[in-house]
Amino acid sequence: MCYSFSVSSVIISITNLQLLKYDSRKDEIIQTSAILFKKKGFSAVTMRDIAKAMGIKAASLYNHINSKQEILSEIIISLAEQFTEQMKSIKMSDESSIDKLKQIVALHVNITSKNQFGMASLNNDWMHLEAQLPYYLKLRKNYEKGFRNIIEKGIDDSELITQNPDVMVFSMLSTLRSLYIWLPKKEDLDIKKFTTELSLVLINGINK
Amino acid sequence: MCYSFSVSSVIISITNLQLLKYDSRKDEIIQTSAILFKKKGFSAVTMRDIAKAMGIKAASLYNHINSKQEILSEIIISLAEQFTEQMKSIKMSDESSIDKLKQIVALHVNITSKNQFGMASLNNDWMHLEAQLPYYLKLRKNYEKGFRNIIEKGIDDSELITQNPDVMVFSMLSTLRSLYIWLPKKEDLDIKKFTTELSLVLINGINK
DNA sequence: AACTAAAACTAACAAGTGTTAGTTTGATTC
DNA sequence: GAATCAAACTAACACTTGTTAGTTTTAGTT
Repeated sequence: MCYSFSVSSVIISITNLQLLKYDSRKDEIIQTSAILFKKKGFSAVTMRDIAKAMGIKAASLYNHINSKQEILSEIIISLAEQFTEQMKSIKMSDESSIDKLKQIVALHVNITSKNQFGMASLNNDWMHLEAQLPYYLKLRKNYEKGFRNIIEKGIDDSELITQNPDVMVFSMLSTLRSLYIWLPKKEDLDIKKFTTELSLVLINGINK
Repeated sequence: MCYSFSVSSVIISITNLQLLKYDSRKDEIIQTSAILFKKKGFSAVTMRDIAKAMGIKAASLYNHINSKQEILSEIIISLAEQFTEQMKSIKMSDESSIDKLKQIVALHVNITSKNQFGMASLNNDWMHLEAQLPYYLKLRKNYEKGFRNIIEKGIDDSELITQNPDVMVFSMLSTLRSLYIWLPKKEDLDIKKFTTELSLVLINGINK
């Protein structure tokens, strides 16, 4: 009696562990795919690669997803929507432009530290989205516009130097977009400390 | 007599025009491929795509190149070697650390403005190099080390702020590596002016 | 013990992949 | 005008691609 109960509870706990790591089998496919997409890019990864990484056959994937495209869309669009949503609340906050920029830095560090693989797809494989491509481009354009508006207001308010805002957006945003390459290289990274250091370098430069 | 001469000279001048744009048919394949690689990535571009863009059949490409891999290698390695070579002469120069950093900015702007397509492959498709991959990684590691040394010397000499050099290298280098995305968007760009503006933002920041 | 539903499987498809072999073309040279 | 040679061509190869159809296994519920 006691023995049978014990075995049953082990099985339940394994199931729970899996559910701690993945919401569903579909989610597991998406996260596994993201790891492979980062390593080789979307086009170079085959459905058989993804299946092998999960210990199943390629055809079995289609019990959970409808196409390879769909995997990519799920990865990219959910991230893009997170950025859009949080940019909205940063825009609406009544802080200084510099503090808003610091919040944007924190936003990128946070999302990237939690989604290092997905961020690679967002940066490198968005052009393979097909049906969802126009929607993605809309979100991206809006995000960049929000960024640009904050910089322009900072210039108007004499918080920032009078310089070409395009160059400033470009410089900051390309650093933030590259975080997915650098964050994983630093083990035991103190996220809070890193965010502060990066904000300092991006806003005040490196000149003494 | 005069007519026949005229026709002949037209043919010669067309040939010369082609030789002005491309060193050889092989070079034309490489440059055409780079354009396609930038748009879709190495893996998503087929030999038939490349051939179609040149108005020939895929099999004809093999009169000039040995493999798809070779095209990628030619694009990436020649650029990586340009960076390596010029980094060497910047390192050896006896300027201040800040002036060396300005020279690095100019180096990236110059090479990228002349090779916007190839730079996309250098950034995104290096992992598909195979045989040449170890050599490429060696060049890249060396380049980053050179960059880091300049920053560290700048900190030691109190030219630069006392901050984590990793963060400073990361921030500058990821902006410079993203130039291939931004430079083509700006038509009629004054390269010299842009280099100055970018150096200012990267070194002195955007804070007033 | 029988039933159910999720999720694995095998087998196969049509289309596309890089590449090779052998042939034809078309301009230049002797 | 014949010979030459680079560079195009056609046809095909062996293999890989994403995906579908139909079947079996597995685990939980009645």
